[in-house]
Amino acid sequence: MPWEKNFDLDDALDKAMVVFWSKGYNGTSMTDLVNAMEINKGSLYNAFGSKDQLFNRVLLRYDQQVRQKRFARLRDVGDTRKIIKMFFEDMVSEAIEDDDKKGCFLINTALNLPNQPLEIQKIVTEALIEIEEFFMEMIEKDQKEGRLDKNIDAKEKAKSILALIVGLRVLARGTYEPQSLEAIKAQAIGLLDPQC
Amino acid sequence: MPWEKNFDLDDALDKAMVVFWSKGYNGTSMTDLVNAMEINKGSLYNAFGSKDQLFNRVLLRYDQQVRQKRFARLRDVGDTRKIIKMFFEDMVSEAIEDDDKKGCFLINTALNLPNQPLEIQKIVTEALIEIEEFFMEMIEKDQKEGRLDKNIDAKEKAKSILALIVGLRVLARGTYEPQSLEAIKAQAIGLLDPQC
DNA sequence: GAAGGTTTAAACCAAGCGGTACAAACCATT
DNA sequence: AATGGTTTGTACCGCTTGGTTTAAACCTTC
Repeated sequence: MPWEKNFDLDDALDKAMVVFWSKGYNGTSMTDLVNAMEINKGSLYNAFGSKDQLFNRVLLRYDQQVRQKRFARLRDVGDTRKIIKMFFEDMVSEAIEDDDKKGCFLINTALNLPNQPLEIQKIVTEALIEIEEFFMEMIEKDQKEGRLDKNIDAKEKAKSILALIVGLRVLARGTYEPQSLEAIKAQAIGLLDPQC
Repeated sequence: MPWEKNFDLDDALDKAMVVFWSKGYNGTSMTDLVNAMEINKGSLYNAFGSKDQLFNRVLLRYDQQVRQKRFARLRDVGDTRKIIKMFFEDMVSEAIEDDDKKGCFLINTALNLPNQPLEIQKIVTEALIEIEEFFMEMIEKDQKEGRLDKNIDAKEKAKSILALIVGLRVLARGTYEPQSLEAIKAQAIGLLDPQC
């Protein structure tokens, strides 16, 4: 009967995630991965197949473990303004705390989308659509329950919020002045105010 | 006496620009460049030194030829709302027309900023700061001349506009639905409306 | 404790990378 | 036409890339 692996698959994936996340696909070599994952090449290929497959799996894992869980948590908050406030505050503090300035793995990948294989394109595109739909649903719910003006175009506002999220995450990878990120946050929060 | 080169330097730089612009630094090989520039390796290294130096020079060229010229043109328009409208309309039509979905070379590079040499970081950072300052100045001028409410925080609005620009450019590299880009454009134009 | 199958570690591979060397081709001057 | 310095094209370099092979180490079952 087979012998069990003596390293933890999920743990290895998490370590690989950090590398791909901060360096991108092209910027990451198999040597980088082997070092970070603390397993050797043989095991890596045996367990994950290839660099592409590993990237794919790791991106999917980020989508599920980080993004989907985060939005599930936010959904429970209810009020859209509060959600926006919490989400943007999280992003700002993440940006300030992370010395590697990794930003968001999905958005980092989104910038290179035209050069990525179709499967990757699909993961990223669907994630972005889900973010947009999430905000649209939240706004519509608030409108139905009287917390928000019904004249607001929910879809358009959701798209704008997504654009601000992307903008913040990209700018945060550069010379992040907290002050700039705060300005974007303020703009996002004010987005739902009347006549806006 | 020396013999003159029989290829045009600027022309070669423009051809190199397209490659770096759409594939990024890591995604571009010297072979890609040699093919695109239609000169051979010897001439390339003789004329430009190295891959890094070429990238540097090409990015600087983009900054001067594309970005600075564009904003000089916009400055003449005067009214900030009109400027925003024109600029975002330009970006949207560029995004729709460009089959390569190259986006903006500076913003593409901005996403990888932490992994770039200092010199590159400087070019990108200064460009972003100049964009922000441009909008801030335009808003302040409009306020001074009575076209815009003086309660508006010019700096904060300028930062928000930059974030929307970045967001649009990144999202436009993905599955660009013109409708989404239009929503972002509308948001940017409405940014200066009262109580916003 | 021998068998059977799996995982590990390390050596190894072809191909492509960025970059260089050098002789031939070239043009302006003499 | 011969000279001198430059540019060009090509062959070549060492190194790293992503990926494979192989044999020893390993655990489980009988």
